[in-house]
Amino acid sequence: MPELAEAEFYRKRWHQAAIKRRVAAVITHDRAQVFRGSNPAALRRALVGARFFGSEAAAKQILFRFHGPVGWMWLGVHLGMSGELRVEPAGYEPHRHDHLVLRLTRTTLVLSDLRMFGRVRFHRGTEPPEWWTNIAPAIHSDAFTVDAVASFLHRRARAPIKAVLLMQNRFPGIGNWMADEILWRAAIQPRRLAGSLRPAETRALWRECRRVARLALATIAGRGDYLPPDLNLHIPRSWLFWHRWEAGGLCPKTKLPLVREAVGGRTTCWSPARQILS
DNA sequence: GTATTTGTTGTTGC
DNA sequence: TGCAACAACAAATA
Repeated sequence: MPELAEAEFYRKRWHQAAIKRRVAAVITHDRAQVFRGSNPAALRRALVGARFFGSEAAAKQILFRFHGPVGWMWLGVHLGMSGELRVEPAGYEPHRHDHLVLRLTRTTLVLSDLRMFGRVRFHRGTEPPEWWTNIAPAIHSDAFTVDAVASFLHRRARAPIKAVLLMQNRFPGIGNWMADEILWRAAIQPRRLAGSLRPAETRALWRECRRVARLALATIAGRGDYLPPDLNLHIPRSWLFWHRWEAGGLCPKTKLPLVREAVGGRTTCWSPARQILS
């Protein structure tokens, strides 16, 4: 599930349940692939007795900050294709796909991931780790300029624009559905080669990246302290989002049929009446 | 049994 | 060398 706004949704869900709370116990599914490259036993030892001191989301990743008997530590979560963060009652019994469970006094934080393309990272120290600080500048930041997009498209000139939008080192947090949403709004055909976009199209792409990122954050992750009860609950029907998987789905703008084909190795949905290959 | 899935990485080949 | 394409990872569902 998790792209940009979903990562923020899940971050906020754990944050609101756990801020300033102490971790009483940690359960890990040690052989789960989500721990590849990290040491779940060391993570358990360090987190027990630690207090939840804050969190951030960037791109598709989430960083939780703790302080405990061993000092400051950072828990990084990438939710992959099917990961989610839940809040369950105290005494919750972990299920098969619950790979990391933090027991607080009144609640239980659960990371579950069916397909295990997600990843849990752990770092001890006063400064955030490089796997966090190396994430590309956010789409809504000042560093995400139209010139930066244009030069990236120039370097990836022979790849379909759809595939380029999925590259995290320039478009952090954009995933399959956001990429389709952006191209549909910008009226650009997903198979167009990145190097073939005219300046006005590059500008439209840049603008819709920022707009979709901002709107997705507002509707999926809420504003201020507000956390929507369900993921995607507030996404308007006028978005491509709701129609892209429907059999016989129609373009919300033209009311003409949508098309689904693999582009850049991913299933891609677009509106041929609106997104013309030229 | 086959094909599908909102992601990333390593390998291959141009 | 740089870049593009693709398989692989894993598990459930249609």
